[in-house]
Amino acid sequence: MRKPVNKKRATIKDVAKETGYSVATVSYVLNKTGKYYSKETEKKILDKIKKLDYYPTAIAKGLKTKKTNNIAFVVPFISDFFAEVFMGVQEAAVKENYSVALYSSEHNSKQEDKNINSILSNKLDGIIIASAILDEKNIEKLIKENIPLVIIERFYSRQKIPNIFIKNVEISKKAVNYLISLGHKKIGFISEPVSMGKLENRFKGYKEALKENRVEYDVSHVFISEFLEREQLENSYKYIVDNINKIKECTALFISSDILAISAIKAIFDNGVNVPDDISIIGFDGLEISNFVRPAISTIVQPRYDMGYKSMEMLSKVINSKKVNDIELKAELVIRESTINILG
Amino acid sequence: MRKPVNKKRATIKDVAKETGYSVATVSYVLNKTGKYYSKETEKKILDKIKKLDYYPTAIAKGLKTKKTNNIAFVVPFISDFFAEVFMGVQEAAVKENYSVALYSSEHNSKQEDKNINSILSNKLDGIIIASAILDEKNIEKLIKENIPLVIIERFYSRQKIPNIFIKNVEISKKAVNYLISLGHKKIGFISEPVSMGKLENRFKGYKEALKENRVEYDVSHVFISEFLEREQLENSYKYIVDNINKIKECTALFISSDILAISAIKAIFDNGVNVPDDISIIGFDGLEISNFVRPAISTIVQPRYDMGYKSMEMLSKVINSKKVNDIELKAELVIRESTINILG
DNA sequence: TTGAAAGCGCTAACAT
DNA sequence: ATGTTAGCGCTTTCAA
Repeated sequence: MRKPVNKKRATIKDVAKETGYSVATVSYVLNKTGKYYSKETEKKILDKIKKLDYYPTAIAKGLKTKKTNNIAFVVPFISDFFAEVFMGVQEAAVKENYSVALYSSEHNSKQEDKNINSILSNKLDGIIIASAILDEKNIEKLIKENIPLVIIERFYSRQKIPNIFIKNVEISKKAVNYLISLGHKKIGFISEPVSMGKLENRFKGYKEALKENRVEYDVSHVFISEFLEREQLENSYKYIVDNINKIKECTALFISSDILAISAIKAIFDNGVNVPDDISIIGFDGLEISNFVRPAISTIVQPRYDMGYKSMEMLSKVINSKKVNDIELKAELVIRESTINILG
Repeated sequence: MRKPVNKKRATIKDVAKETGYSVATVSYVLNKTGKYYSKETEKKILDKIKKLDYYPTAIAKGLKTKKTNNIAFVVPFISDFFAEVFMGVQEAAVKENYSVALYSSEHNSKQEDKNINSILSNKLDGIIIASAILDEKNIEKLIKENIPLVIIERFYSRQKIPNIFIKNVEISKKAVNYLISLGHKKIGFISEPVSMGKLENRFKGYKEALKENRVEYDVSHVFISEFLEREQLENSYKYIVDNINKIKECTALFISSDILAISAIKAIFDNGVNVPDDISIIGFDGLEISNFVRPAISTIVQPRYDMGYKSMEMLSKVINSKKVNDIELKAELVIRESTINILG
C-alpha cells in the first residue's frame, strides 16, 4: 500500500469542476468582486474551496495581473539598524498584504548587480532602498523599468524618487553644538566613508557646527575609513586602536553610528583612556543597545521602525499610482552618560 | 511630443520576431541547453537579447517549471542572532542562484498564519525555518504541501525533517559545569519560555549539570518568563529588576542569550550588584557585541553564519531531491570577563 | 537545427 | 448570474 505521492494541489479548475460552476465564477468569488454571482453560489464555492484546501497560486495570478504582491527591501548590509527598519517594513507590508524579500549587497558591487537582476526578473511590485545603492547605474536601471521605488535616507538628484529622510545636517550640528557647549574644542569625527548621502550630511553638520562656533576644524581629527564600513566591531576596534594617539588628542568624538561608538569606547578604554572622563562621545542611531552599554551612549535617535513602516506605506501608494510627498521624520538628540562638561 | 510611457519590456517573442527564429530556439539558447542550435544562431540571438535588454520573467518561467528560485527564511523575530544566520543563508543562496524572502512572525500566531499562506501561494521552492514555528499545524501544512524544508535548531519529532543543530544540552552542561568548577553553588537560569526545542535543551543541560555535581536545584532561581521573549532589552531589564532580590541570592547566572545577559548586567549593576565581582554570568550565542560590553561576556559561541550557510546548501539539495544528512555544528564555550572564581 | 503549438493557473472581456 | 475563452511569458514535446 503506497501512499499517494505528489497529491497535486487543487487548482481553480478543480473547484470549478467539483462545484459545477465555471472557472470564471470561481474566480469572481475568489476575488470577492461581489458581482456576477449569488449568495448561494458563493457559499457553495467557498465551501468547496475549504474542502479542497484550495488557495490560488500567486505566481499564475501574477503572470496575468502583473502584480505579485511581493516587494523588495534592499540594504547595503545587515545590521541592527536595518533590522529594525525591516521590522517596520514588514509590519506595514503585512497590513497591505505584501511579502517582502530582503536583499543585502554586503557592500559588494557584484552582489548588488545580482540582486538587482533577481529583483527585476522576479517582477516585484516595488522596491524600498534603504540608505544607498553602490552603483548609480542600478538605480537608473530600476527607473527605466518603471518599477515603483521608495528611498530611505538618500536624496537622489537625477530624478525625483519618493523619499523618507531625517535632517542629518541639522541634527548633527545640534550634537556638535552640544559638545561645544560642554566646553569641548577638540572634537573628532569618526565615520565610514561619507560618499553615501546621509553620512556626507552628518559630516557636513559637524563641519558647520565647528565653523559657526569658530572652533578650529582639524583634519587630523577626522577619521573616515573603509575599515569602519559595515559596522564591523572587530575591524572598527582595530582601526581605532591604530589611530589611538590622534584620537587621544580629542576631548570629544562625534561618531556616525552607535555600533562604531561602542567599539570606539572599548578601544579607547583598552588604551587607558576613559569615556566620558577623558573623552566625551556622541553616537548616531539610537539603537536600544546603546543604552545598555557602560557608559550609556549619548546619541541621536533615529525613528528606525517608522522609517520602515512609512516607507512601505509610501511604496504601496506609489504602486497604486497615488500621489506621494516626501516624508521628513524627526531625529532626536538624547543625552546619556557618555558626554560630560569640561568647563571649569 | 509625448515620450513613450510604459515602454514595455521585451519578451521572448520580441527576441524571436526580431531575429527571425522561433521562441523555442530562443528559449534553448536562453537556457544554454547547448543543443538544438548552431553557434551562429546562438550568437545572433544573444546579440539581440543584449540589444533589447531582454531578460526572462521568472514568474512566467516559474509557472511552467514549478520553480521560482525563491526560498523563504522564517524566523520567530528579528534579532542580532537571526540577522547573522540570515547573512549565511543569503550568501549561499546567491551562490546557488536563489533569492530569499524573509518572514518574521514576531511571536504572533496570526502573523505566522499569514506568512505561511503567503509562502504557500507564492510557490517558493523551499523554506528554512530558524528555531521555531509557533503553531505545529503550520509545519504539518508545509509538509503536506510537499514543500522542501530545512529546520535550524529544532528537532521535529513527528516526521523527519532535515536539521542543522548544535548540541544544546551538552554545551549548556559544560557552561554550568564551568561555573561550578569556579566554586558557584547558587546558579540561576534565565531564559524566555523554553517550549522551543533549543531552549528546552539548554534548560535541561543546566539541570543535568547541577544534578551530576550534586548541587541543589532551586526552582526559585529559575527565571523563565514571557517578559524575556524576543530579546527586548527594555522588557528584560524590567523583569530582572522586578526579580532582583531573588537574583541577588545567586552567585552565578546562566542566561540563554547574550542580549538577555547584557540587559541583566545593566539591571544588576543599577541595583548595586556587580558582574563579575558579585555575580558571574555566562551568556549564549556569542554575538560580537558580547565582547564589546563591559565586562566582556563569557558565552557560548554559536556558528551563526554557518548555520545559515549550511542550511541553505542543505535546502538546495533537498529541492533537488538529493539525499541529505542532519548536520551538527560546533558551539564553543568562550570565557571572558563576566565569570570569576569564588573559591578560597 | 529549427518551428509550431500545447499548456502551466489564473483573470477578465465577452457572450449568453 | 454564469460560462467560454483568449492570453499573460515561458518551456518542452513533437514534427519537420
